[in-house]
Amino acid sequence: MASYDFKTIEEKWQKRWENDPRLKAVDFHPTKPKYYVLYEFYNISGNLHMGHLKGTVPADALARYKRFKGYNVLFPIGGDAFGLPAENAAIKHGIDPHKFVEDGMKTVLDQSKKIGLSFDYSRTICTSSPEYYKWTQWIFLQLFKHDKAYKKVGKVNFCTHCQTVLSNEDSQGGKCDRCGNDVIQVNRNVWFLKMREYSEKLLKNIDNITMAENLKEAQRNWIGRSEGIEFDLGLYDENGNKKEDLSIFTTCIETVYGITFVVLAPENELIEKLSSSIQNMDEVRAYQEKTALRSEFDRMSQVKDKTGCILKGIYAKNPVTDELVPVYIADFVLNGYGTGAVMAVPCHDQRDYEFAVSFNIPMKQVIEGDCSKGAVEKGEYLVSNPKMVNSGEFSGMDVLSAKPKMAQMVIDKGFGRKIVNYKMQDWSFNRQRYWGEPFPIVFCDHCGIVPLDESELPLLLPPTKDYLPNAQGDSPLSKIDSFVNCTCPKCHGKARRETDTMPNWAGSSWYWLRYIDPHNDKALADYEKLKYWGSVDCYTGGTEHITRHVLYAFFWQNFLYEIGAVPTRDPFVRKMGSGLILDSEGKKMSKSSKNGVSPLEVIDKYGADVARLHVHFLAGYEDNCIWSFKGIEGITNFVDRVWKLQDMIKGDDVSKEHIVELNKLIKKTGEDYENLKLNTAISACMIFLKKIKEDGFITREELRQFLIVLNPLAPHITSEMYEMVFGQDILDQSYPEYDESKIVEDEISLPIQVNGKFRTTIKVSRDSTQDEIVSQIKSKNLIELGNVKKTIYVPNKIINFIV
RNA sequence: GCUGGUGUGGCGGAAUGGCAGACGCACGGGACUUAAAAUCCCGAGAUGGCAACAUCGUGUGGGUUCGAGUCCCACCACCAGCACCA
Repeated sequence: MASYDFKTIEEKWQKRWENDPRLKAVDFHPTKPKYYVLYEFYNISGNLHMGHLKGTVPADALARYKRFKGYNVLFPIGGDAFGLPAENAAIKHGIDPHKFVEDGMKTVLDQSKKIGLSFDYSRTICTSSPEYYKWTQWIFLQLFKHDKAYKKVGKVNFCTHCQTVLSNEDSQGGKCDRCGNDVIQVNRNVWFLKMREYSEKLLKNIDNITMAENLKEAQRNWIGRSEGIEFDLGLYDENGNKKEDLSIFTTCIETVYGITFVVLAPENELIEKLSSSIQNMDEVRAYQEKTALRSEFDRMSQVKDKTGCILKGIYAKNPVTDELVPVYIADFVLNGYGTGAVMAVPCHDQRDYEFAVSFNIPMKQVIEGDCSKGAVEKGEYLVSNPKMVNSGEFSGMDVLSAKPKMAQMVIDKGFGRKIVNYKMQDWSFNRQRYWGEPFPIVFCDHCGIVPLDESELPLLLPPTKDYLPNAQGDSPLSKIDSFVNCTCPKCHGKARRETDTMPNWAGSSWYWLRYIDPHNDKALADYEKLKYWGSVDCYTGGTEHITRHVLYAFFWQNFLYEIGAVPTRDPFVRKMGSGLILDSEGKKMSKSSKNGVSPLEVIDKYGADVARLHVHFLAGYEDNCIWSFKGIEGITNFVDRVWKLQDMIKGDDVSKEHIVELNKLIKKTGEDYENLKLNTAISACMIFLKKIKEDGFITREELRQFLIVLNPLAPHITSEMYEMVFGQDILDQSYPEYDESKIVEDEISLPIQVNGKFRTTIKVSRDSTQDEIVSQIKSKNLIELGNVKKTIYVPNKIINFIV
């Protein structure tokens, strides 16, 4: 037997798989059930790194397993190509981004093939190709037509380095997701998508999907649902004249009697309206200017001393007590959340307490507890449930029963209502960058904002050599007159195009739908095909996009469902977040930190099968692991032993020596592939191999089944051996069935406990009765039992004597 | 601070409430070899003992149970998300 020449053999199979129809998905397959496996498509930036193996290989193993199980599997791949990497290459090295993407796509697809990934390469898509972005633009047009997209001047995140507006999702932690610099807040004319309107639907998507709890919690956190009461209080001037209405959102209506002041966000528009009644407008303006300079992140994250400014001459009337209390502005109140104003109850909110101390404002306790050193907050009183005080008719009640009654009271009196608030904001959707989808929108002096007709799509991104925004921060497209100047689709007068482009998250917000029908030029995908393939059954990929891409995906799929473009609301049935591969210092492997180990290096040295096995033997799919070559010998050894099995064949059918182990193996690996638990699947294969080695032989049928079981993990070597030994292609085989009754052994080793402590084991035949076992123990004189008070016998599990 | 998750040998990691440490790495011993590498076999949680065996042992402290790594309560540590959200 020649030794295993992985280079030649792996290449041979990779060539064969490239165009193998058996690896391609079949629309409307007459007999096979469908299964859709998705891996988060590649961000086109250069070479793949080991981290990619963490997500792609389990998906590939699942796809191969499901094909064996008789499913019609859709397992596609593509490139997320708009955005930073191509644009930076253009700016820094003058590389045409189209060319960069073309080369980048080729690279990642070639490398995928070298890993042995069985994608259906005939369905490959790329978000920056006009055939694709035509439909991204089409979706935007639908959003616009259905009043889900609007343009508004507002405070938005802006990165001075990248010269572009960013969404909240793109500036998590106050850092630009593109370059890592601090984000500032600027006023801009910005496109927003009404994502907030979809909050409840997104929460429903989260309930429906199968996903790790911590990831679901991160998403719920991001949406930030909060139930409470909104109620009206009036703003009055010094002479008791009502000037304006003001609403306040609170989750703690039980503290309403304890309001001693009210705080508005510095940007609250009521301040201008009240300016004639505010006696210290100079101070107020100075404070507004001061806070405007601080970034929102700075304002929110650094809990320093409370700053603020009183609105002299303005009072708010508490509608429950009719008391007049002073009004302040302070930067801890955010204009974008609730009504941009809060009621302050210093005794029962630590933040209000600190503000009251700084500004010497009186406090009023309305719930029992010690407020001398700080607030008694809801986290405390809702648990200990003390009595209400100083709260009119509610005094003396316990908090938990008073709370709903007080809510009902403000509703009944007509000035309050139940409200749900969300932290999640609308999605700011434009970027002042070149490399993105142009908006299919024109601005006409007569007609205003006018959408292009669908027949005009795609609106092509015009070629240029100048990839930088202008001095005012306008998109590079604004410098291209032939693009900007156009005629209005409505009145045919002169008009100007929108020159911003869409964020790179646009193309990724619907790409799984396009795989279903990648070449359709009549629709984003054929409705019947969408119905056939349905939701993605298993979606693998990193966890870093969980509060961004995945939420956007929920949002767009809901919208497309509502306009009848797709048949389901839930894009994904199951989302598996893969762990990271870290370098030896525990840092994430990535292109930007230049610590990536190339899978090609590993494949070159050890082969693709070994690389696949090693990465997944290091840790579970969802766990992070530190990359190391340490231990890879264990895997090469395993692969070599598999290869040598061909010299150990003796007999044809499954032998009685191996029937139990083989059935166990089939059962275990099947479950593990379903759950992407590749590490224990590998271990199960090793255990079986150990048994074979011990006995010194394997029968033909055993080898046949073993090769199929191992194939999803190590497709090359198993395909080769299958062909050599059986003269057939393993792709035509089906996964072996296991027989539960074969797994149970006739003779078992039963643990014996005395007083719950393990003593020894006894060999007994299966399903022995308690009496049989006790008499066997006695006859063999295994242990001294003494005075047995009670015996617990769990058949085939354990026997426990209490003495 | 809030929320979620995780704590198991020298290391990576296994264990539907029933023999903890599967599988692998590293380690020790042996076989083969002039020798080494490779390969093969054996050993191995800790402590005591020549050994049979005994005691302890899954972050800490309690509890439920005949029996707890697993379930419950409290605490500690680490990781992640959110963070002055009214």
